[in-house]
Amino acid sequence: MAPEPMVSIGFIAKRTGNAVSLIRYYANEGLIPSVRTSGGNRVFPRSVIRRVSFILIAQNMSYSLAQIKHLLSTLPDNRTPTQADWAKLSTVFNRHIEEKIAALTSLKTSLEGCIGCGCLSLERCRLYNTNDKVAARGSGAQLLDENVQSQFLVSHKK
Amino acid sequence: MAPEPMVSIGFIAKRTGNAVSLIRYYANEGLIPSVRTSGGNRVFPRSVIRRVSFILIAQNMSYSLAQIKHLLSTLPDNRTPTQADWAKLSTVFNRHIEEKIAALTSLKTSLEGCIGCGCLSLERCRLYNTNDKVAARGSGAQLLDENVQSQFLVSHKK
DNA sequence: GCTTGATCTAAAGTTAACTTTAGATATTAA
DNA sequence: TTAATATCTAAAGTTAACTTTAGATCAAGC
Repeated sequence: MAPEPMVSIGFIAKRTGNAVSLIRYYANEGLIPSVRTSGGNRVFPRSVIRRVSFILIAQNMSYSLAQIKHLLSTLPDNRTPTQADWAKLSTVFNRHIEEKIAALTSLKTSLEGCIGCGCLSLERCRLYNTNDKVAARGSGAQLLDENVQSQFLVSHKK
Repeated sequence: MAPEPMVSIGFIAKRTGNAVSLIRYYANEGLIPSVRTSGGNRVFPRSVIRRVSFILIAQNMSYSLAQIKHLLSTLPDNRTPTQADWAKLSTVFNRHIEEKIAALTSLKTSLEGCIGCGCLSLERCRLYNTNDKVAARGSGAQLLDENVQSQFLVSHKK
C-alpha cells in the first residue's frame, strides 16, 4: 500500500470545521493518532478526518469522550483503517442508534398515551422499555430509569 | 379546587430519585416553583414531581437547563398544571422527539449505506437531512452539520 | 535571509450542571 | 423538652470538554 499522505493540524481543523485547539486536544487525549515532524509539529494521516467526524457524531449521540475513545479503540492506530475496520465499528454503533430510536419511540408513545389524552391510570401509563442504554454524562447526569419516567407520567394520580 | 398538598424537599428528592441538593439547585434556578414555611424551609406542590421528571427526560434528550426552563415556562407557576397545560407542552416536546428520531434514522441509513458496504462515491453517500435541531450543549458542543457528516462518510475518497 | 503565518507547550480560564462543606436553624418524634 | 433528623445559606469544589494566553519555535514564500 502507498503510504498515506500526512496533513497538518490546521488542515484537519478546517476540513472538520473545528478549532485547531480542539484537534490538538483530541490528539493529546489519545482520540486521534499523530506523529511529529523533525521540528516537533504534529502531522496526521488523512483518515483522521473520518475519525474526528465520527467523534462529533458520537458526541451528538451523548457519548462521552471516554466512551468514544473506547469505541475507537477497535480501529488500528498504526495504520489507516480499512473499510472492514470501519464496518466493524459501525455495527456496534448502529446497534446503539437502534436502541436510542427505540427508546425515543417508546417515550413518544408514552407521552402521547399519558399526557395527550385524559388518561390518569397507572396501569395504562406505565412504561416498560424506555431505558436509554446509550446516554450517560460523566458526573452529574443519571440514566433515566423506568421509575423516573413512570413518576412523570403518572404523578397526576392523587 | 382543593388546595394542593405541599411536600418537603426531601420528599421530592426521594420520589424523583435525586439528591436534595439537586432539587434545591433547580428551585434556585427557577426551574421548579416553591414557597417557604414560616421557618424558611421550602415546600413544593406535589406536581413538582412531574416537573422534575420532565426535566430529567428532557436532559436525556440533550436539552440544556436553559432550554428546559424555556420549555417549562409554558406551564403556570402559580397553580398546579392541568392536563391541558401538560398536553400543550407535550405537543412541542413530541415534535422534538420526532425530529430526533428522524435524524437518527437518517444517520443509521447513511452509516449502513456508506460504511457497511463498499461504497466510495460521494454521490451515493451524501446526507440530505440529518441535522439535529434538538441537541446543543452550551459552550463546547456544536450541532452536527451536513458538512461534518458528509466528511465522515465520504473521506475515504482520495 | 527574512518575514509572516502556523504550530508548539504549559498553564490557566470557562461553562454547565452539579455536589460538598460548614455552621446555623427548623422540624419531628419520643 | 430534648434529641435526632431535616433543611437552610453561601461559598467553594468538581468534572467534562474545551478555549485562551503567552512566549517560543517552525515552515513557507519571496
